[in-house]
Amino acid sequence: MSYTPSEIEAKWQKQWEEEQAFEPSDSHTHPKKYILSMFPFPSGRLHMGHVRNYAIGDALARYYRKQQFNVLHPIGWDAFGMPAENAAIKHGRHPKDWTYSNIDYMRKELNTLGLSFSKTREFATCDPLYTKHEQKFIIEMFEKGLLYRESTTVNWCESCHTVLANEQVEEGCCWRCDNPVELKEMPGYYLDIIRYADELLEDLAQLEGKWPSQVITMQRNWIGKSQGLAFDFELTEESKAKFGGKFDRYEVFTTRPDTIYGVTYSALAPEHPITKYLVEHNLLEDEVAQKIKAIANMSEVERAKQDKEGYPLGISVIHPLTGEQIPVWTANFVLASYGGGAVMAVPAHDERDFEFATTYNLPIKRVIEGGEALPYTGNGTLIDSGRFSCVENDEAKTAIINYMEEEGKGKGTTNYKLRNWGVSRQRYWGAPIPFVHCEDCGLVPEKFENLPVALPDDVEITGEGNPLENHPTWKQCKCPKCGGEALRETDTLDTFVQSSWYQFRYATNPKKWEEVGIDKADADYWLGVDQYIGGIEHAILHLLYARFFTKVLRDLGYHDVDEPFERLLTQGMVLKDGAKMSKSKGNTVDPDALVAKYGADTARLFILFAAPPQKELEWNDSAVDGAFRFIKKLYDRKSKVAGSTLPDIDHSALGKESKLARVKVYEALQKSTEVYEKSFAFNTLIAACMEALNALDKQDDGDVWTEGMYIMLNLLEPIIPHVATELSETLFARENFGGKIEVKEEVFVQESILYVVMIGGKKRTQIEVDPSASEEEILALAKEAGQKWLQGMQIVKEIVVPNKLVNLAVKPS
RNA sequence: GCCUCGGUGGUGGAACUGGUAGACACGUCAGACUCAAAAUCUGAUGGGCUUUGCCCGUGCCGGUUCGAUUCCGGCCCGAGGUACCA
Repeated sequence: MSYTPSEIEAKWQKQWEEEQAFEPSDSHTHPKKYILSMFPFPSGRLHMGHVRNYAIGDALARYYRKQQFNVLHPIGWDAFGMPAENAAIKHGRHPKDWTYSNIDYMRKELNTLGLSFSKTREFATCDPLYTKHEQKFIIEMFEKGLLYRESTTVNWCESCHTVLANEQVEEGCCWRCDNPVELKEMPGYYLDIIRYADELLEDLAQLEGKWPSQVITMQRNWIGKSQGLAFDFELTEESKAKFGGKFDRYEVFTTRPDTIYGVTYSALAPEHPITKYLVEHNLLEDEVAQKIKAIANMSEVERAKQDKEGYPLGISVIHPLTGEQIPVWTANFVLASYGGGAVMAVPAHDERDFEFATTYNLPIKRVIEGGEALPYTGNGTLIDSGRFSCVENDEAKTAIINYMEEEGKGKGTTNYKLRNWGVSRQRYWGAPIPFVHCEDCGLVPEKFENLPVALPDDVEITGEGNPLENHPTWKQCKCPKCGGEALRETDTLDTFVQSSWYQFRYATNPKKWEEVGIDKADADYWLGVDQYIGGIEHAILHLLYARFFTKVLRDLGYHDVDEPFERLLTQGMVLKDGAKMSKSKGNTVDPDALVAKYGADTARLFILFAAPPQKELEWNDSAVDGAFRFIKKLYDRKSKVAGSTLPDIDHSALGKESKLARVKVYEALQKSTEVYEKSFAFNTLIAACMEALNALDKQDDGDVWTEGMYIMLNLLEPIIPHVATELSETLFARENFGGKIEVKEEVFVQESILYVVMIGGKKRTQIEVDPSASEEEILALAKEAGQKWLQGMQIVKEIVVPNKLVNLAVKPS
């Protein structure tokens, strides 16, 4: 019978479904593996990136299940978000309806791929039951002071009509729609991720070697910890007078306290309170005030593109160490959002300060020796630095901080680039932020027993404004505290909040889902995720937020896990014609069509064979044919199998070709452990199996065939589960799936060993050597075989690499 | 600019801690089967040459070594991240 994937795949998918074959055991004592591919957004259809993601995860889940581990391999839906609302605007469909029907369709698509997901743990993050527990966490975070509401300057995307977190701004544009982001002052909810910045940074060390190094580096840079000195510049008496007592000093931060004697001016952000005061109280020339306002209206990205620009503010400060008067400027390169929006400027040793000083003819004072030209930002000895002259600048950093602290003039301080996570979105299709605004009580969390604060179904989604805000009655409510009239918060949570804790939700036994968000015993047993698989685009966003949430939930007592994802694999993109597959480019390959034509096994085999999982994968239609051919051939060779169990084979009695076939089979077996547990180079394992099958084909020993198929089907089951299970069932009653198969070392023992003979570093010939031969004997054989290249040569060195080669270094005699 | 990763045949990619570069597959070419085609099978396939064999060859230049795709130094190119963070 020839290979008919449609029949075989339907048969096994049905059987797995009936057997509930992939449900984890409730036991907490059995060794476990938690294999997780990032859950999909229910966009409507699966794409090849999904297929790749789940093929990798499924291979690992199936491998560990076969090694008798208790395996959790769940799937769910990251179901809130803008596209659902966009669909509502475009096609008039309700986001809920759009989302859940997409889920139904995509679930079917996943089923046809034969993925071994737990069915009982599936959920969508828009399920009210999920929202209920999430809202409880949010309230608990509020009570711990981790969540707060504040009005500040935010990133605003006009096209999405919502606020964006810092992490969601890419090169000044919205991560979702690519519109330029504007700055806007408005109230919002923030999670104090900076409180965890140090732990998030330090714990990266335990992920070393288990996460891709570039992801670790990206997170480290994003957190951006820097240590330095914070100190106050006191205004001169004359300057103080201008502010009517409102300001007499301001704080600056520097990572280069060693250059403090080189300060020749100070610069404030246009948004700095002092700058603002001067502008608003008409203490500057009209023209200057206008220019400052113009800068303030520019986004940070726009400013970065401009030349250095600034204006003197007509005030001065006193240098804390020299007592000199220092002029104060406002400048477009000083960021309001970092280090207090004020800097000390040292043009001699800072590129920006230098550029600015050159533009405006401000003095430049060198205080560190080294380099010829200024600015010089390297190390060296301090000069012209009072009591610190002649000190190396590295030492001077701490010495100056210590001195400033002793004198009560400043203190050592840590700053982070990381900003607190703004989690409120002015959108409908999200989890409502469970707070109420009461005139008497202020901001009040909803009572736990009233959760979830559910979304109203009857909304009008037009794309104009926030549908919850516009709803006629939804926001009218009673204050949970005083019972008076109050207004419900209409902002919803960022969707990244849902994906920050879903790994704990899967781990929680579904029987407890109603009652608890996370079950502690379940979480402590299953987490961290042993292998997490997903796209590198989440290197900062999702992976940082999920790490943060894990630590917060730990501190709220929900579990004892420090890091959610023990090991991380970032898969490469699927490309066609050198570009990322996308509808707009018209270069997509539809997974459904592929499965219909070749079957799921071929799709999975091709995807894992075409490239190592970390790399980009270039689509190739004829290589898909090749994958199909291999499966067909494998299926066809079932007729060669002579027995129904692993045979005992007398290796020495076999012919040369059969011996070689066994070597190839056992080499593949040996390789499999490393591939499934460490390198994930499925392409090399598949290649090893192809070599084994090619070698088996060159001989005709029934037992060798039996052994070969027995082993190969075991190795390939995680990759091509349907056909491997079908063949194993008919040939071996699936006995070959019973556990780890032992490597028979005697197969690798050779009667003679091939040595390459190199002369002068070049491969010349080869010799067959008895395994028991001594080094002298090997060398003698090599010299004899290489005689013609040794003519007129003198051997200067002899190297024998055991079981590999002989190298004779020569020179003309 | 800075950080990270990468650069191997016509293509995707192999090569363990330095030890026969190009496994496996795709493509191409030739052949077998066929009236023909498809499917299948067999063989060849890094480049060059004066082809029993020799020379060159893993982005470029240099170094260490008996021996370098692998280690070191300098450069070129590509991808990703980040971007006035004081």
